[in-house]
Amino acid sequence: MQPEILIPETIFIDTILPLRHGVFTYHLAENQNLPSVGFQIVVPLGKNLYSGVVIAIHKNKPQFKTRPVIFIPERNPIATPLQMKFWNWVAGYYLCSIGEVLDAALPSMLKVKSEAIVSLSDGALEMMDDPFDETVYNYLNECKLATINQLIDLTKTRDSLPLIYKMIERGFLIFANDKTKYKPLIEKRYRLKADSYNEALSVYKRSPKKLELIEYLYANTGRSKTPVDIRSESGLSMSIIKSVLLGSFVDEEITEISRISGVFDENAKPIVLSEYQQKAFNEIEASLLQSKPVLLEGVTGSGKTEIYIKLIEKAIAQNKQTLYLLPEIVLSSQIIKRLQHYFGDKVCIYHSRINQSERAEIWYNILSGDRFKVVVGPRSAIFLPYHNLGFVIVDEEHDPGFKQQDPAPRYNARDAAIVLSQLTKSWLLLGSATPSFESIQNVNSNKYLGVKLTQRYGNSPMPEVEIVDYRKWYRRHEVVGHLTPILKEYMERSFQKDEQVILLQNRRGFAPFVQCPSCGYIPQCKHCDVSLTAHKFSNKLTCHYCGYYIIKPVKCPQCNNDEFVNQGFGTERVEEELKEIFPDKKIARLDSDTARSKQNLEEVISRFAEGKTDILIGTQMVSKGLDFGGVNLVGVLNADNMLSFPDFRSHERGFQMLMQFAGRAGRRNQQGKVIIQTSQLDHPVIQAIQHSKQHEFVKVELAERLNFEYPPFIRLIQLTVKHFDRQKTDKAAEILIRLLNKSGIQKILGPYIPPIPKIKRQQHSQIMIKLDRNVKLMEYRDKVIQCIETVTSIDGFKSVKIVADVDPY
DNA sequence: AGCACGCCGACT
DNA sequence: GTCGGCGTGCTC
Repeated sequence: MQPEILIPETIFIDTILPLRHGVFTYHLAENQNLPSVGFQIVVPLGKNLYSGVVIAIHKNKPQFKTRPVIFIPERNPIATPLQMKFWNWVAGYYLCSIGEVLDAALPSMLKVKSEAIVSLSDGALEMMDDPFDETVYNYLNECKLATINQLIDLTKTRDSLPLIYKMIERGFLIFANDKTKYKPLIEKRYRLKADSYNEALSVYKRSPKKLELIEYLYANTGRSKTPVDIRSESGLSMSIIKSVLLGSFVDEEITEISRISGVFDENAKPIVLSEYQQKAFNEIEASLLQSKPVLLEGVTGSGKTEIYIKLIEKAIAQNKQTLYLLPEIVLSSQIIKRLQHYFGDKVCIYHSRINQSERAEIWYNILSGDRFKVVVGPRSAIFLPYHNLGFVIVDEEHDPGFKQQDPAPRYNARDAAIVLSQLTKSWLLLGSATPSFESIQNVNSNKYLGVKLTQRYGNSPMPEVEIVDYRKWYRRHEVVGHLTPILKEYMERSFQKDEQVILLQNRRGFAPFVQCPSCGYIPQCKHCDVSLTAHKFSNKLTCHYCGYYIIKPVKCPQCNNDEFVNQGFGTERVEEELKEIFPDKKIARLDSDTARSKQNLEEVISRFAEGKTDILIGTQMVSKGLDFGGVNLVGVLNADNMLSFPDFRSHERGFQMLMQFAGRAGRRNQQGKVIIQTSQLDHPVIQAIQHSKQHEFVKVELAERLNFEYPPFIRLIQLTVKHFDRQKTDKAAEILIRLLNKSGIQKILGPYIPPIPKIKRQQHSQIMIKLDRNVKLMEYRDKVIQCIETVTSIDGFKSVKIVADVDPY
């Protein structure tokens, strides 16, 4: 059976599969239509079927034996040739496979192998020869269509998938022409049939509830209603409603509706830019028209959003799509609402928490439809199938949330978006109140135009920052529940004016660690080199790295002493202390524990926005995007842990965090107040903020980066070596360094043991490669990959994992 | 990702 | 002596 020899010109299809290996080659059977690049096709791999995306079509027979493409769905293409280019770039730059990029890009609904739908072939009855066949036959004879997954569920045999695959090969089953699982959402509306009012009344005369419903429908003659409308407007129960709607007195209307609803506000006031906004707008537009990217530096409240909206209007006028990237979508609801008000259902929000059907709908709409002009989303939105992209906005471009840390691709969406804008010749606009040093450097070197919005809305003054010496008050024993008297007094004053307060403590949980006062024992994670964080409400000690937890022990396991002392403090503890200090105030907490569910998060935010909460305490989440009118005072309980990140970006990060948080204070023409409690009064970040010398600060920091050869002046590749055995890890790292040196890579730091040497039972060692900005990354990329492969192919080192992270953040 | 092949510990 | 643990390598 070697069909590829018999057919003179076999066509081969290179297909991306969502796997580490990436691209696999198949051949096209004679009777199959030729797919194009970007088509989704179903192919066999081992004993499984996968759906992959066609990346190349050619006639070069590979050395290995190819298997045939199984099925080409009708709804195609699924991706654009441009995306293939872009994904290739992401895989190449971030040292991962294109399969991993595909995995990050496609909504899972569009990549499941089981989505393919099969039915019986005409000759199936004659081919049936075992009980398995019979089960499938009987089922499909009844239902006609089934997904492969349904058949697997039905048969429940260990090897059902290969058996089903064989059935397809044998021609017992055929692929039904594509109906993917994704279906448009249907809405059913009802109205009373003309002239049936009196008849209905007499039929239901013994049923007062049903009569009530008929009256309601009669009162709404001419208006069709959904069952949910009816329930909420009439107050009747769903069972009554259902029984009447199923009866013969109503007409049913079925309409296809979108799962994505925009809230277009017809009364939205047209945007009128202030004089300084207009000036900025003109500069930006002029620059973009010359294809020069722009960095818009605007303090919180300076009106960046209006300028974005005006520019988006320009893009729409040219019939172009806009990509609006945000670091964290759930915390940006205000911006999204405003965009929806102006652009209505032309806006599409690509959430991390929206369901798969919506994702599929959005995907296809962006690919082929012209419905969405503005796509708002977090980092994954860069992978959507734009066909007419003309404008890319990266808002809060400094935010570390744009960098994906864990599964590959370890990409920075800001940087990838820059490349995307180049590939599509789109306008590029980066915005931030505290731009990254990378972007500042791009302005300094004239690659970008820098535009500044220095004034706040309606000329409201910048908030006043007060640095409070935490240690001084602590020594005087005047700190109450981590509030210095100064912060406490300002809070009381705010409450007197009926204002709300936001507090920041960048640690979640109750206490970062607990300790036995008698022997000094600190409970540690079993799998990681970190102490366990106490969580009060669950009475657990939890590891924030691997999720391991223990119930808080009653007695010290070392010395049997029967108490543990909480050391340090997190948001939970602050919340509890605040309840004691301000017993009559409503306090809410916002951190990744309380934000776990979307409802909860939205509730916390909306309650605070409505003024139902007096104090909001949270981690850095509270400094992102939230825009509350009633806040004039914000306080940082302990800035110290924001000043000591263990890397070269620590000052930049601390500065950005504190500045972003300070921006939450004082809107609506009032001067806000920012209190920062710290014990590091002389810290350069604190100094810069206290004396509002941010430009000085940036200058000094950039000079240091240049001097010590760090980004943005050079490029970093971080290699992390992981193994269960410390000695193996260290040895592997050592070998790796030697190999890297030998292959001509000059500047290598390490190997060093990171601050947390062991995570999830893996011992870590790190190596940092410094590359000059002007070198071709692709040359070095191959060298680095080769060195990694060499190390992991040595006997005894095969279980060593080496992770490469380009431009670590 | 899934699966097979293969080499070391606890067991009918 | 076998069963099964998961470490390793392969699938076009």
